[in-house]
Amino acid sequence: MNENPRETRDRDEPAAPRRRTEQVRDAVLGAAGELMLEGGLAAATMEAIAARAGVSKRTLYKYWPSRGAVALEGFMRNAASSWALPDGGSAVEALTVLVASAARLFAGTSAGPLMRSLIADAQSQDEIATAIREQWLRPRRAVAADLIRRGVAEGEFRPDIDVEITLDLLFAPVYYRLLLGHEPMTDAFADAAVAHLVTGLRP
Amino acid sequence: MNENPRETRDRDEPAAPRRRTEQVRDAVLGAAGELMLEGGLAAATMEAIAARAGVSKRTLYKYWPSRGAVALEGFMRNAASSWALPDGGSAVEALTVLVASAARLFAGTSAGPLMRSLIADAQSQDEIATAIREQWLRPRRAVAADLIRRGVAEGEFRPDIDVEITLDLLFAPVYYRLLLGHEPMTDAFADAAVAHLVTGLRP
Amino acid sequence: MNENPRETRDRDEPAAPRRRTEQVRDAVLGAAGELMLEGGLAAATMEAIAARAGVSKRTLYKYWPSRGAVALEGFMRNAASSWALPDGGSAVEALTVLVASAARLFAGTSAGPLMRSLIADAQSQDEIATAIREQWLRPRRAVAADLIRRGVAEGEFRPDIDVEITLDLLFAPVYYRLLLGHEPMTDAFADAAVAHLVTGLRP
Amino acid sequence: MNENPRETRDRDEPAAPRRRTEQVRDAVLGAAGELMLEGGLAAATMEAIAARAGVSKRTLYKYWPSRGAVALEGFMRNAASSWALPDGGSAVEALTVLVASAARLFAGTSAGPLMRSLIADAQSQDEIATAIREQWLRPRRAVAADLIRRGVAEGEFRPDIDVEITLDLLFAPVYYRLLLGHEPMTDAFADAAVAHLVTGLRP
DNA sequence: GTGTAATCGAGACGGTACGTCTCGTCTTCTG
DNA sequence: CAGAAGACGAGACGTACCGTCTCGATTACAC
Repeated sequence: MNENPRETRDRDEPAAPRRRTEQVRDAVLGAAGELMLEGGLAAATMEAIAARAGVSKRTLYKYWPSRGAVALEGFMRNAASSWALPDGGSAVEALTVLVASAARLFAGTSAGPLMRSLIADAQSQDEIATAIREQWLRPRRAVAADLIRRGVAEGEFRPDIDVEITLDLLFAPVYYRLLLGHEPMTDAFADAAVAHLVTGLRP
Repeated sequence: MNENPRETRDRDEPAAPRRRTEQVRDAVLGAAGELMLEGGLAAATMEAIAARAGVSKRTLYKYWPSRGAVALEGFMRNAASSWALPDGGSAVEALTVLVASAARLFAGTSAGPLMRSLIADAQSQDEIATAIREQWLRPRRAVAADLIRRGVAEGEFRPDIDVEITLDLLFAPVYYRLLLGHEPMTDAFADAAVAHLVTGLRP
Repeated sequence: MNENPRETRDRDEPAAPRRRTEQVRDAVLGAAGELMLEGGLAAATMEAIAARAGVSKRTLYKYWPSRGAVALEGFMRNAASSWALPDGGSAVEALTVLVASAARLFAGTSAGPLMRSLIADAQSQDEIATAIREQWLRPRRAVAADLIRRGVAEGEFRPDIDVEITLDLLFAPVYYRLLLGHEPMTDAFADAAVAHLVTGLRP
Repeated sequence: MNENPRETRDRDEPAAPRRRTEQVRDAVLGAAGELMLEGGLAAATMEAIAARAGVSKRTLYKYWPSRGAVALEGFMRNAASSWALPDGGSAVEALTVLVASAARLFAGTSAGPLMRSLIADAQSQDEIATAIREQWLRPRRAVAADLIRRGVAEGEFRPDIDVEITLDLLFAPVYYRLLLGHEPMTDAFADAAVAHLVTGLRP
């Protein structure tokens, strides 16, 4: 009973609601990113986003409960492509790539401002904080934790290291520079940070 | 010159200008801290601070240009007592104390929320960002940098380490946990983090 | 079964539009009346009418351009039955019946609220104002004017009266009480008002 | 002149708060009147009034809970001067002046639109309806009722007339024409209406 | 019956205005 | 005259309803 010309998706398409919805989401997320780049994070008010995206505020609030939620989805969309971790190579190499790709992501056009906005809002809105932890931090930390454990198992790392603390040591510098801005965010910085950490400070 | 620059009026000033200034500052900073502890950072509006402190908004804006400035001074006052770094001992010990005292400060009653508010506001207000860097980060990083350089000179650390990056690696984990909140902020965490960093991950 | 006078299209009409039309109109007008009785005039939004009537807003706007238009038709439907003016009797009697029937109509369940909504909307929408005047006021005033002129011709009324002003004097009290609500709308009021007017105030 | 320039009211002025308050009220009421004259009643939104008056919406809502409240006060201010009823003369003359002055008021620049807006809003907001009745209708009806009773006592009117109904008959035509707009509002109309009513229709 | 063409429900959408909130400036009055 | 009180302009917030629109499901008639 699929002779119906209006509906052709046969086997793998989920449901394809995407009427105008997807266009709206794109316009909103694009507008939010632009505004943050242009006028700082403070310029990305819900009102300005709606105006820039040519979208009504009502529609905005239908999909996202707050500015932070817009930033979260915008960031996620930007970040989606940054999941290239090399399957081959040593644990150290893989971790270096992981941290460097985060640094590169934040240094890129919109993801940096979006994440800064996100973490700023997370300080006063618990839902945002939880969302960042659950949707962004946890999966990446899980991947890195596996790499660390693999490194331990293969003798690449010392067996007595604390995985959680090592994760913090790995990723923290990137967020530290992102949020405090005392030094620029570069790939070289990420590489050197991981190298220092792996080697330690002792002679 | 006057040994006490704050108070010069000797005989004829009608009603003591310096009068309540200090009380006002105390009341405001206390109120700001309380509000942040009670209702989250979002509760500490300038209006609420003024009301709680029994101070007019006019007076508030006379001394502090923004909410971030109040938080900055409040934080500085809380942090003033946390400058106990032991002159004796090895560089590693001193750095451990330094990082652990930062962790303890943030875990204490108001300094944590104040710093979180501060960094959140710094994302959209450059003056706040600059103030944090100049008044808070720089002096502490300078002290730590001296310790690191001393450790290198005395052979405690490898001679080829990058001081700036090492500073980031040292302090970043504390801010990372403060702002992301994925794990609690404890002294043990600070100690372990420095220990891991110093020793490195390799066997 | 095509004796139905509402549907005569013989050869070229495309596809029988009349289908549910009449049911829709009934449902909408009924819903509008109910909503006005229940939640005051403010409750009868186009959205609420559509929801209550189980009709889409699209359909609503197909038949009526505005809330006022719905109210107008609803009122007209309610008012259709109130055109019983006695052919026999004196002019005074006939006018009394005419005014009293208006009062009774407005005192009935939905016609009062509908007319109040209508006149309220007429203050800011000219089409509504015009529609009330043309479709409601004018025919009734024409009938009453005939009665007045007949009364003059037959010596029942003074020959020097101004017909337009007399019409205003006759009908105004009913609308005045309907809209200002300072006193209840009763048949006795209508009767007494006409009686006072006819007799005058002088002894 | 006065040793205290800030305070001159000596014995009978109530309290004179009038800081900037009075300027704000004037600006708002003026803007509301203008907007109603220019763009019809629908143009006088709270937002437009605030913008036109150079007043923030916050201030607007501090003094008036709704658009109707603004209209009420604007109307009252316009109407304040229209209370010239001649103490001398017959009851008929006084009533004629009273009704004619109402007609003249409504025909003047802003009072007409303001009252139309007011009565329109009264249809869906009870507070407005009550306010009109208490603050506008009742006092004027009371004055007119006294005149009617005086006329009865002095033999100018028939002793068996119903005062309430007579009040309705007197004032209703003015509101009827104001709200339905089927004929213009003129002094001559008001005079003729009272004359017809007093004399009656019978020969 | 089956196809064709319309109507209809549902509701997404861009807008406008609502009424509330905080900010940062400014004015008034009191101690 | 410093400071508490708070009025004020500005403008973002989140919500409601408007009137337009697109989508599928339903339905009536033609074939």
